[in-house]
Amino acid sequence: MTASRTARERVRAELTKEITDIARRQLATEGAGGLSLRAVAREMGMVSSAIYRYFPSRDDLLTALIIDGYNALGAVVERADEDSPPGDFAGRWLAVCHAVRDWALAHPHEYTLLYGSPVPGYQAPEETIAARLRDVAVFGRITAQAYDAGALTPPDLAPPAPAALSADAANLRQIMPGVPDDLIFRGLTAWTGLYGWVNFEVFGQFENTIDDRRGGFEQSVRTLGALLGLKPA
Amino acid sequence: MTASRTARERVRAELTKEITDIARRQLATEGAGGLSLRAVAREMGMVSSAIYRYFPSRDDLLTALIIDGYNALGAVVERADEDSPPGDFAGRWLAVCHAVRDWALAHPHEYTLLYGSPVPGYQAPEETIAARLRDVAVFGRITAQAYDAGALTPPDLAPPAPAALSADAANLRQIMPGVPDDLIFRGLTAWTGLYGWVNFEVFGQFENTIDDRRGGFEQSVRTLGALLGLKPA
DNA sequence: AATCGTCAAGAGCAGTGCTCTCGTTTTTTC
DNA sequence: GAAAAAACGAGAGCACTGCTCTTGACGATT
Repeated sequence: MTASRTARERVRAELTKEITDIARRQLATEGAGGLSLRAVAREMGMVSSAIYRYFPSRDDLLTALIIDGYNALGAVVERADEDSPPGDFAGRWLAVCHAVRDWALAHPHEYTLLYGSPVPGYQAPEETIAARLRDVAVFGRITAQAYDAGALTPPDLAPPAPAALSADAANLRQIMPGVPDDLIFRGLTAWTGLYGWVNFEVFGQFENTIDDRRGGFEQSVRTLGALLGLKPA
Repeated sequence: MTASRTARERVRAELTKEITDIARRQLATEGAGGLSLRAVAREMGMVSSAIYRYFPSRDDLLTALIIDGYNALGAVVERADEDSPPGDFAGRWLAVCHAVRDWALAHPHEYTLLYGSPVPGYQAPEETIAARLRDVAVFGRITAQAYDAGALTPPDLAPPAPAALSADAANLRQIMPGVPDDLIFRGLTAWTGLYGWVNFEVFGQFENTIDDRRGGFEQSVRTLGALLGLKPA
């Protein structure tokens, strides 16, 4: 096994990367629905059928883009978490939230591919799942570490998590080890709240409604953080 | 002006309705992307070009479906609110949340049209905005009435709404009259949290993650209600 | 050097949104 | 009631899509 097998495999890898790069660029300008294999081929000076040597179908190209997207978002989120003081859990939560929002606004179509409505006729294969867990793992880590450190003093809200949910809680505990049921569901609420806002913002639901979106977002995720019991440093 | 002007206008109205009905059915089975004017025409025994006498473009048909969708969801939400005891604000919030979720799960593709990622190349025209306000008006009414009745005792959370957001708050006060800034943003957070969950559920993000989705949802919106200060009756 | 797998090219299929024209039918106008 | 005007369905056609199949050339392996 030489450094890079044959010359053929090297040029193949290069072309594959070039295809995904062009596809990503098209995605950014046209959106997921406007992604056209023929257009990609045209831009590469290839004939359309040649693309199928590299991606057997449009869906396979989509899958590659989705995995890349999850990894890009995951990397940004991990980075934001690592750049924050480890003991400042509220700060980490805030940084991570902003990282998600910033990335989503910078790559709206890629974000849409990940968290928007599913592309019609496209069924996400297994391979996308692992990449998808990268960002939620960061949230879980922050929550679990904060709880471990005794830094979580959640406000007294009305409903504790009912016992019927304990099975799901046990499942989610893989991501937030050691955290009690009630906090797990608060974390889930905070998490869905974060993406709910970003969805609304990326999908244009705040048009003509909210001007200072960054300010509103920060207010919202601060509130959600407080709900979890995170106190600003 | 006779009861229904000319016979032609009557058959025109009927055909228009038949088109939207068939389109809605196609939407339910194929999704927004699979909506095909030609398929609609085929099913009506018409030739494809004839459709354009009724809807000048695919986007116009989409607009009609979107407006119908907002009205259907709005009606369901209004109904859920009216069927609850007016003084039980927490109950009204819960009922309305479930109404949104139930409708979304029953009509996933229509919901996607309203709250999912925008259809590529489609720009929502003015006409959709009015219909879109129907459900948020209900949320605003509940919040404002609850505040008026002194039924809102929000928990002490870390951050009050900063003054920089007062302009947006004033704007949102059209929907929640008389409500102070801080509560307005809590309401906004609760609202985005609700749709964040429903989005995740409809878009399949909870697959293999949460089993008791209705239970988790209820837990989440109860928590969000408590964040607003709604106490269960 | 011969073989065998990989590759780009091209034609072709079935489908799409949309436009234009052409008779026909219905409504409006005189 | 007849003539002009408007609305309508049908059909052909354009440019585009994803995808399949065949053909011929190139390059790596034996």
